[in-house]
Amino acid sequence: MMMKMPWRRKSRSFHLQLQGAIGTIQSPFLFLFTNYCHSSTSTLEDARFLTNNFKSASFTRLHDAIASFNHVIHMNPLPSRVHFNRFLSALVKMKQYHTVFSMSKTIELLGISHNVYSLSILINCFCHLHLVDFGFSVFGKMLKFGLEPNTVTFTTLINGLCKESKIDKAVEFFDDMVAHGYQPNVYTYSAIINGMCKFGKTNVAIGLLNGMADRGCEPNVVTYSAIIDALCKDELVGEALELFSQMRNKGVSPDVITYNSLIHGVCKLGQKNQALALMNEMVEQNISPDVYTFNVLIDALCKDGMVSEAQNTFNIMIQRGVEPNVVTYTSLIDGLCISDHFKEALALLKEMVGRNISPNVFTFNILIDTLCKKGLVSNAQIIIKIMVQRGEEPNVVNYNSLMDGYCLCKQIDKARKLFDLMVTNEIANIFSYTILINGYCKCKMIDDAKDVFVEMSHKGLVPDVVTYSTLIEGMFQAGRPQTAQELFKNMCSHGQQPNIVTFSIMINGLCSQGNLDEALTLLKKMEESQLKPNLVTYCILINGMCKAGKINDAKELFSSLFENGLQPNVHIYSAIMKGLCRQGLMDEAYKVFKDMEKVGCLPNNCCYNIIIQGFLKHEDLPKASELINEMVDNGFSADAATTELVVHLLRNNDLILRLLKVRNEGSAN
DNA sequence: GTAGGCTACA
Repeated sequence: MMMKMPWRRKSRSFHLQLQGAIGTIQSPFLFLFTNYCHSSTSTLEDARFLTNNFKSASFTRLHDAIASFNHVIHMNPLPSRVHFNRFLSALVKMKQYHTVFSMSKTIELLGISHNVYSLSILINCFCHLHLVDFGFSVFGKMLKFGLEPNTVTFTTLINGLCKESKIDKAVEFFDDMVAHGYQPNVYTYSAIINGMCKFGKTNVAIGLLNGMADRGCEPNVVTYSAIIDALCKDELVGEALELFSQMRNKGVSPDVITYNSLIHGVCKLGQKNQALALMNEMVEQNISPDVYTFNVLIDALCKDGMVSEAQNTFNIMIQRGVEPNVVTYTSLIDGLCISDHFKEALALLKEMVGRNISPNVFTFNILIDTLCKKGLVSNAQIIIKIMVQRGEEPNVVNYNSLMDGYCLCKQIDKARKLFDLMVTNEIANIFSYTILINGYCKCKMIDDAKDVFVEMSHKGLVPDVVTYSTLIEGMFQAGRPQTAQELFKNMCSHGQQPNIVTFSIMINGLCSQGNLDEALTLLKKMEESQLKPNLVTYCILINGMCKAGKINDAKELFSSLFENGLQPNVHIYSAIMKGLCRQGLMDEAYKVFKDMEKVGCLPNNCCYNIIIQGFLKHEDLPKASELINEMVDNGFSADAATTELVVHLLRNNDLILRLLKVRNEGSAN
């Protein structure tokens, strides 16, 4: 039987099936079809460029490498194994693993036999491609040939196991290696420590780090940085900084990667000033920020809606001679989309394509997602088509975003069709299922939602807290509070910890059922599980209490917000004002309305309408018309309910008409 | 010949 090339991608007919559903391509994405590459490369190289998507920077180098290889293999005598190994390891550094395989075969056919080094290189290539099992078969071959593996061989395989999250096997292999008398070096320790960190066992990793010196191996900057990065990712920045200073006290100097992890960590906690301080510190120590440093900072600024600051950082980066890459552009495009500057985002996309930086699945996904959220799902389809055309294979995230887009514009049949295709092609993941469940819930097709939920477990996919929350919310909205509560219990008994969103959905559902008591019990449960209610939870509760006529409880909860260090938003203010208006407590409602402005939370359209409706309902027409004028002056307008009230009052009482007339004449003067 | 860092979907 012929062995299948393990690294060859499975061919898929998915795009062909999908293309039928997608219409013709139109502007404004036409520029994405233009190839800005002004090269005179041959068609073969062009084809490579498109299919393998090589980075242009490494492309020329790879081209040189291939040319020189083709030259050397015709030399007489042939270069030695040592030379070929050096050449292959250069290719590994360029991440050209497949090329290494084919060239290695050629070298073999030329009659040059393998040694430990060449086989270790092959093992490393398999490991980088997440094919550690093939790495082990090469390892077996090595033993069969009577070649003795060394620490590097073991380290490579340990790293390969870690990359595939087989951390237990990695530890086992590590112990085996030690038992056979091989001394692990700092690379071996760093690999296994990093593996543990990635597996969430940072504490075990720290234990290993602390034991290293006694085992005769001093940790270096890579060992420390792996743990510092893990701590930062777990938002334990304080501990990370502590380890950072411990490392420096031991005379190990940080490098750009150490700083990047820390900067990323503090950015995630929203401490951009500390990020800038760290950046200054690194520059003082002659460690230049690189493209990763800037990318982290730019992304943090974008995510915080500070897109113009991000653009400034982008300019500084270019001034410092750091070349932006696809991640830089993608983050900025994301920032512009988040800040609702889609046109600018497209202009930047054009700029990056012009600079010969190819958008990737991330970049395209931001466009797909933004277009879908804007209700422009047909444009999102076009993006998918462009991706296929450009040789960039759309992935599950892209299809999930598109599916969500179909759901958002209520094209549930199209969403289902796409979903079924994804299931057939075995790429559907939990997100796909959750998105479809959400779609069915929003289309009030709750039974279909439930079916998809059941289908999931048949496929061996475990619904997560978001899947449960989505279906629970759907059940409440479909008027099935009983099922919703059963699902909640089910979820807890299946070991899924409800999060703030889940609790909020439950509390909201119970409140709308008029079941305030049970909602409050759940609030207690939530607080017991160390979850602090957020503004959304408070808003739901205040609404619930007001609806239940418990205005005093609502007022009490409203004041407790401040005690918990939370600043109410417009939604909270609207909720409490609505409650006060409902009780006819217009003075208090008006006081809240005025307080909002004082604390810098400007009333929006909704707030004006609530307070105006309150005054109208309680027939304080002078106050109502005063506020109507103020609202209009601030650029807001009456909503349907307010208009209806005014019209209703107009019919029954022409007093308001006269009043409004007087005001209009007054303002005309 | 071996180890560490950046971007997207509910």
